[in-house]
Amino acid sequence: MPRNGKPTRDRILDNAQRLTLDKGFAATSVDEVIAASNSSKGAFFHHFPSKSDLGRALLTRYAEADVAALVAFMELAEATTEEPGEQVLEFIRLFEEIGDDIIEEQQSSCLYVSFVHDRQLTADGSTHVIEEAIRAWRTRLAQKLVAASLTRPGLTTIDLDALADHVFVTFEGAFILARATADPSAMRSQLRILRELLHALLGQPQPPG
Amino acid sequence: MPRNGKPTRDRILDNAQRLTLDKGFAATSVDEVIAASNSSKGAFFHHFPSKSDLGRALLTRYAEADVAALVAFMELAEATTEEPGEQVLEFIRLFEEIGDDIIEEQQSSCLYVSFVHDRQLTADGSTHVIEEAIRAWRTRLAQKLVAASLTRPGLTTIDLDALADHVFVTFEGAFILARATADPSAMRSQLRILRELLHALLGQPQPPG
DNA sequence: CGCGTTACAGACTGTTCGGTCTGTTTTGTA
DNA sequence: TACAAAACAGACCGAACAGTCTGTAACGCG
Repeated sequence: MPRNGKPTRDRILDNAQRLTLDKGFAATSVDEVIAASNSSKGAFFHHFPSKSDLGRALLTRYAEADVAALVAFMELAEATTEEPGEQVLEFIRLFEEIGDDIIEEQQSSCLYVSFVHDRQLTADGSTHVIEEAIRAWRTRLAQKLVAASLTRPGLTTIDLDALADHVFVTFEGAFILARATADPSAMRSQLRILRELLHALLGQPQPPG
Repeated sequence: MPRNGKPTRDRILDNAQRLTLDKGFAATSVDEVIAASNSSKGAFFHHFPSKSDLGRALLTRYAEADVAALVAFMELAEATTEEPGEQVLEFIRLFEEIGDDIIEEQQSSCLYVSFVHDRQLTADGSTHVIEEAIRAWRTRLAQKLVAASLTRPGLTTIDLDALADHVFVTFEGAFILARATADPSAMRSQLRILRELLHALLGQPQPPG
């Protein structure tokens, strides 16, 4: 089915994502997407019944990649150390390492930001996938924090779900900081700060007894 | 000049801000703003030569209020305690207290988010006011952190500018979390987490010597 | 090779958009 | 009260928009 290298549908999705990350979904016109992906009206509306359907497809694909990264990096962290507190710190350190690439690839932006402001997509339940992705991050991290809290007295008085969410919050906030100040290193430095803050809160693990 | 209660220009700005916070600037049409503020095409383009000029006015007004809040709350914190580390913690606690109101007033959103994605406004230097606001937060907080670092050994190895920026990052990230999960308490709980993280990092102040 | 189906191409359409223009009312001031 | 300037009202305009329609080329498969 693909005429050249990549299937048309994928080319449309790739270029639509690029344009949306750059200037937002509402400000990106269908004609622009078509032009950028060397496609046509016919091809576009063959693959996507409406612009909203493109949005849904974009968001779904993006959220899947997001959760996949969460899982992959957590497994890497688990392979590095056994102690759950250390795993969380290592998890953040891994993202810190690729912070600059994330910013470059995503043009200092996150698709979630565009779509939580889209009326159409929030009206039907399309933005639910964002909630699911957030919940995935929260669940996975909170589980580690609960395990860590058994040997880390500093965690016992803390809302561990909120603390888990703070990782997501740091990502989203850092995207905005990076974009607003045109500073690509913001993601890396904010993840580093998050790791240092967490390190201080975790403290030294206490032997049982 | 005002026919009824509030001047037309202010009514336009208020309603434009409401609509922009709700669904983004690009997705908010001039006609909508006019209808919401019971105004007319003539009135609108009398006060604002173009939609971009409305955007600039919105952004400027918003950033001014933002920096004003920074200054006001920092002064309150300074009135509560003399020690700079404690001042930072109290500063965050003050915002934590009104976290729910912030979310409600601003519909779980921040104008900065809409405008960092606007091509037109970023092309000319209009989004520079965002940078200035961010710098104001960074400067004011970093100054406190530097002072605090004299008696707080936990701060000596930390990038204090990045740590100062993390407050802004937490705000922006919390807005997105609150919007995406439809949870108005997210701002409050994230500010609380930030305060607890900072508290752990600051540690106990050491007497000189 | 025949043929239905999928994948495209691009002219076209109705609507909405930002912005203009002409005219009317209100207001500050002398 | 006269009058210029500011504040508004709303019909109007061309461009851009999302989406449609008709037609054609390529493929899968018997």
